Amino acid sequence: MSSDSTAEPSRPYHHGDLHAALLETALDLAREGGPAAVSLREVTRRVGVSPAAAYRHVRDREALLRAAAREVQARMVVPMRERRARSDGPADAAARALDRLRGVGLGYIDFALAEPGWFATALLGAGDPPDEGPAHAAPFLELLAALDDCVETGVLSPSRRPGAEFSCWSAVHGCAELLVRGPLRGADAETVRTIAEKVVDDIIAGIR
Amino acid sequence: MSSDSTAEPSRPYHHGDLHAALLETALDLAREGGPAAVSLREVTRRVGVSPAAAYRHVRDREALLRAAAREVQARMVVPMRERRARSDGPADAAARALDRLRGVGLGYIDFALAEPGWFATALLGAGDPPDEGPAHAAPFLELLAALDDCVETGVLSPSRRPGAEFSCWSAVHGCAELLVRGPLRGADAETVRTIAEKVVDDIIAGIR
DNA sequence: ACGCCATGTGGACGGTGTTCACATGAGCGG
DNA sequence: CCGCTCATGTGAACACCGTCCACATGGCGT
Repeated sequence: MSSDSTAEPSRPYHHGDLHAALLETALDLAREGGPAAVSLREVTRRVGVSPAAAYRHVRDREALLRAAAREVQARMVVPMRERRARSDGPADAAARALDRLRGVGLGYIDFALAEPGWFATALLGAGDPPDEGPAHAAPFLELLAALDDCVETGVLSPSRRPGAEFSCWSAVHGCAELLVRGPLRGADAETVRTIAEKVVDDIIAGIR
Repeated sequence: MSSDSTAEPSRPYHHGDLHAALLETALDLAREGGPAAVSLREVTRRVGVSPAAAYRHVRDREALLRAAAREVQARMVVPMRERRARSDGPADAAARALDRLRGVGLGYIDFALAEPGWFATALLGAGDPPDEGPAHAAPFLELLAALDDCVETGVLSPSRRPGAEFSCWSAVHGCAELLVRGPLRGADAETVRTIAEKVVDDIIAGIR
């Protein structure tokens, strides 16, 4: 009788940490179905709590979505770093910096392809309120670091550094959207790979 | 007074062309408020007809949105062509081709900035069903033509032509999203202009 | 032990998309 | 000119959504 949804025998009358549970469930829903699939009612239903309970921990559906977006952004950099760790780097520092920049771009696109629902959610991260600074989403920081690395190793001239992050982010993000929701959605894997690599290589060539 | 579109005292018992009226109203709503603001009930309310009436002319809300998206795409190229017509082009053919390519990119971004609601709607254009070919949205065609022009005038090597459209579209579309919904939303006009021009110039440099 | 107050509940309101049986009238065949 | 037909529009209904309210509950500090 007392068996509840989360399989805990002693039902937490006051559910230990509802905020975390809501966020996690929102992430589950967003993963398959994107932000549109995240309804406060469905989230609370899955957690096993009344819809109104959510409002003790979250201002609105929008706020929950923004929190999920920030979490997705954080998770987005994980594969990027794994890729960098895996990369066999015996080459010189310059080549490594370039490869790192390439890896950030391809990692971004790969994430979008592997997790389209999450990717669509990630953009809602920056809230209109003075949430946080300008743009310190995790993937963006990764890009900044890779670009700075390029400058340090002489791959990128310091005079061409300013604004390069916007060009790179634009190309890579635009490519991801093109492949995930745009006219190229559903293309075969090989085509996708070819295009992704070309876009990344083209923009890197362009900013140098 | 008598012949009109919407405000005729003699109420059209069967409303001459509901489909067109729905589409136009959907465009109005999308213009301010984006796709989320397009509700079938509000559309029908504004047209002065019952909600169910819409279903005689449109499969779903989704279908109406897709129709609106296609219309927006068509309207998007108008400013692009005006810009090209305005451009004083005494320079040689090569410089003109390059300027045309630049104009397509900047026109795309300008449209996104001038009509963010419509821009957000435009992406829903390609339906999952084999709606139409791969990607013949009007702005994309404009880009293809500009690129071909570059090849013809020798600005772009034919060997570098394949796939260039994807790189360009990615950079420009990504930039538009960056400026409209992304972390740079709300930046001052000068910054916006600087970034837009840099992104366009960088990607053009990259594909050459 | 008691009471405060954060937390969770049930119900309500107004909004949405969508479908149904039904009404209406425009245009056509006779 | 009449009457039938069928596309078009209606009203009500269903299921869902976000959100707020007055109220219940019980964990925890005093």
